[in-house]
Amino acid sequence: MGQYSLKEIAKELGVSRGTLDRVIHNRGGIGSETTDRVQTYLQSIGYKPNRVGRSLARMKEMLLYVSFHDTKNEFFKEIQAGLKAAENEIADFGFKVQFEDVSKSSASQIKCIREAMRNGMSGLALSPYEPDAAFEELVDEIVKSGVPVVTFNNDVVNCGRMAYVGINYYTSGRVAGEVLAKSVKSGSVAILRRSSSYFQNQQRITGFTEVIDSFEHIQVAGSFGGSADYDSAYKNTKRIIDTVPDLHGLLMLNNESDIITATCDAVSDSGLKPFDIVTFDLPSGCQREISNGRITATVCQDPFSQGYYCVKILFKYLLDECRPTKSLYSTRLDVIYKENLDSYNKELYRSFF
Amino acid sequence: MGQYSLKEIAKELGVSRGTLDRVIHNRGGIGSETTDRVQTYLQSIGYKPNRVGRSLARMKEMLLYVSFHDTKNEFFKEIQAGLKAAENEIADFGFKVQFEDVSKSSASQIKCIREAMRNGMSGLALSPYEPDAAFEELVDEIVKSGVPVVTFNNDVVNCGRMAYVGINYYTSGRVAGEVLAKSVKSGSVAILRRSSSYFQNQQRITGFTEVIDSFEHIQVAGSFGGSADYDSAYKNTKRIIDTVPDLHGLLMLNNESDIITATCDAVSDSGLKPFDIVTFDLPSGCQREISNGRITATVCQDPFSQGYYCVKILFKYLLDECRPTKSLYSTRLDVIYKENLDSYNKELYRSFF
DNA sequence: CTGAAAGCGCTTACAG
DNA sequence: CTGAAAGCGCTTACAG
Repeated sequence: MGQYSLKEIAKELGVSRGTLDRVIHNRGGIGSETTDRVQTYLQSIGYKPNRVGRSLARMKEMLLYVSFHDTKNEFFKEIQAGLKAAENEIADFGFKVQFEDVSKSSASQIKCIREAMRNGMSGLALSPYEPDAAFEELVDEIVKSGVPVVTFNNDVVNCGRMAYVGINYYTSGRVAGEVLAKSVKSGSVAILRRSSSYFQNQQRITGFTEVIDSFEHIQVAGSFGGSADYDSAYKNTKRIIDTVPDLHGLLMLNNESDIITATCDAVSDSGLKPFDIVTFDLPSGCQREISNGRITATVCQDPFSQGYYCVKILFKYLLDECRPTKSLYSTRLDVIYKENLDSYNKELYRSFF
Repeated sequence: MGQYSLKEIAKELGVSRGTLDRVIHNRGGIGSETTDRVQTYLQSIGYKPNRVGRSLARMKEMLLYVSFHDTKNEFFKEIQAGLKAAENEIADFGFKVQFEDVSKSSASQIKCIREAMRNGMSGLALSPYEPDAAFEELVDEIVKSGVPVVTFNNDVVNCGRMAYVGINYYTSGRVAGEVLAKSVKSGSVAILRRSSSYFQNQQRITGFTEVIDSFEHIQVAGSFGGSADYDSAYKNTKRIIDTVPDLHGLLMLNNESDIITATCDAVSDSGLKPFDIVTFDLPSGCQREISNGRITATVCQDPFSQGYYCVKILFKYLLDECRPTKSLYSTRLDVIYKENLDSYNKELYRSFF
């Protein structure tokens, strides 16, 4: 199968397979001379351990613990699909993926992670509620205990996490800017903020505004406070339309179903045409309005890959003892219109793998 | 690890593991009573074979043969990356992926495939030069001999191939139409055909035209013959610009580097503004002009997944004995602009997996 | 029609 | 510091 097996190598070198194993994994307790001889030989033949043999022999079950906040969010379903796909792939190697619905606060999330540590986890995939100092400390503590940590969707920067899988929010704002600038013939565009304002949203607004400013035919009329329910969102949008002259486009940072419907309704009712709305991500509300033609396009961040690759990175590290070559793994920024929407819904992994 | 092992089940049922193996794989030669008893029990406990054990025990190396024409094409590099990624994943299970650079004719491609058959292949991934009757017959013959066939990028419809992985070319034309319609404020757009006209291109043109026709602010001025080199492409484009009144957009079906440069040069030199060009796929010429801002966007067909998933489907069938649930697997139709170009170049699999 | 044994490539105790 | 044996979950001849 694979090139050389330990059995063959052991025979060739006149040592036991146990010795080879100890050298390969730096388990210590082997004379420096033997160690050298073995290492040199392994190098020279380019020995690659067979993962199948390795995982069959290793009796220990590996638990990867995934901590994400706000798991009822539709967005998480996609991440979960990625996690599941990865788990499927690695289950035969003795790996399990477990995630917990963590309520909305840094403190409760940290509590759950500590609990998981106590129960014994082999790796942690983390999307922090808020990437503050408390998380930095926690991650460093976990890493120090020998457990690898990968962040996804939302990074924790100043700590020993092995890698981050997710997008650059500033860039996603830029993409949205380009899409809207391409669609709006002339006039002004407005930004609808979220009610709560995360750092991520601020980055998106910055990127978006920079790009719009680089075009001459349109300008940003300003950014407007978010709304929490249908009625206030409808009124809010109406008011913006009445206030801002020559308005032909909208960037929506809030993509909750109600808010999207309200905003689209208000725009429709105003009779303003042409009018382009660009959103982020792809919850069902977005999909519906893209199909309707009331939303022009959405900028999606490939959540599937965020779930999939954070698990795969941990897996590769734990099974192959191989660290990722980069610490930042950017997922795709997909621009989804009416005509290519379907091609995203039909993505391969959902149906078979 | 996995729930139940054959060892445990054999003990429980009072039969040997060999018998279990024979029942599980329908190898025959087991009494109907025993067969029933075993099957019922396996069902009741939801037995799932462990792939790791299976592939370690199976001594036979599995060879997946990939047949693609025009493998020097840049597009193939991406497909190849997908093939390699899949091979990496399945190598430990005893699978090899081999592909051959087949020269440009149906006959020579078929000859190579027959050669591979004789040498013994476990599965075939095929992108036919031209999906004609000769390929239909060949595929049926191969399938009849017990070797599964998956088509990718270019389908062979009337035959026993297990699945097709690739895009619907008509839909990709529609996506290009939507993108161009969104970008061009008003006036007409033209189609630049390829010199040789494949069925795929015709489908793209149909989809594109349908979408453009559905918008009122623009119309298709016509489709113009392809050019083979820089000079003729430059002149050709110049001529179109001079001939077609109010031209503000171009759909390019030919994405060879020279042709792209020539066309963009001609448009730049004409001073026409605003002007939008939309292309297909993402060869380096396209990337460069998207970065330049001379090409607005390209519609890409996710070639990586085409390579990756056609191998994975064969693998899953051969190892898990599990047929795909669908026969058509559509890959994504990505719309790539300047701002999200980078996010496609940085895709995860290239750097680590 | 069915069983017992050997083996795939590794790791894990145990022994010395 | 090193070796020999057992075992992970399967499949493959071989034997009867």
